[in-house]
Amino acid sequence: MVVFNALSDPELDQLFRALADTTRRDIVARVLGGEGASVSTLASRYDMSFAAVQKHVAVLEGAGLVTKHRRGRERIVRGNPERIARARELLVRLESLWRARFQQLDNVLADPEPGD
Amino acid sequence: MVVFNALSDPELDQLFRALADTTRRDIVARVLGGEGASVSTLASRYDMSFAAVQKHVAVLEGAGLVTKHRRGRERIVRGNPERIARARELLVRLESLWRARFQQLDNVLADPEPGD
DNA sequence: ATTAAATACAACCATGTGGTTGTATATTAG
DNA sequence: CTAATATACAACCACATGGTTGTATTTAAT
Repeated sequence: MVVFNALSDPELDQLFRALADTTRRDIVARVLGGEGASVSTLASRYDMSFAAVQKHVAVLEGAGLVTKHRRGRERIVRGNPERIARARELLVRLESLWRARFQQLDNVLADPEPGD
Repeated sequence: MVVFNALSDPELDQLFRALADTTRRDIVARVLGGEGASVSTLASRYDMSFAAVQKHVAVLEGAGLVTKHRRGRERIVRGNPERIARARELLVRLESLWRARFQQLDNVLADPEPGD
């Protein structure tokens, strides 16, 4: 029995993989929180080469988490919150599986478990 | 009492990386949805070796998404929904960054953007 | 027209990842 | 006891990832 169609979606692999890096999560937070930023502006804030940051942005772009827009010789990176919402939706569904399971056992998490 | 402490960056890296694989997300869904499953029971459902599934479970365990409990010669894998909740929390926060940003600029999305 | 800035892209390297097979250990069954 | 089962773990392989440097291209500034 297939529990979730969405679990086999390779886009989800890409999405979670893109989020599995501190630098990339930080980039996402920056471009969502601000007015967007050029790649070089982003690169100046991290202790790595421009090309490395460029690659991180490319990974985020491939996962659909950010978009790039030309502005003169710069590329402005902006967040795409819809993808974040999609990842959140999946986790909410996973959580609701748990809630359905443990609704009757609300002391499970509070119980200190004797080690085996 | 469950403490709602934030996960460190390396822990978050591990968490998202663990979720960035279809087989592992499926394992999480199975052990959250049911009463837990032995590693060999899980392995029988995937088209890969026992050792491969064993490794996937180890990755999930390292990320704190599942726990293993001995039962005779079996190891029962159970979900740890707390970690899923923490990942969701992060995504909710990322989303709320976006909402705060575009609340005052609700015409931004309406702007026709020349594609590059 | 030159030069500088921002980016793109390729080559390369070290390490990690996802899979395999093989072997060893622990536990249950007979 | 022996045999079968479930797991653990190591070695190995192909490929991806995250970083580097170097070079080319596009755009802006002078």
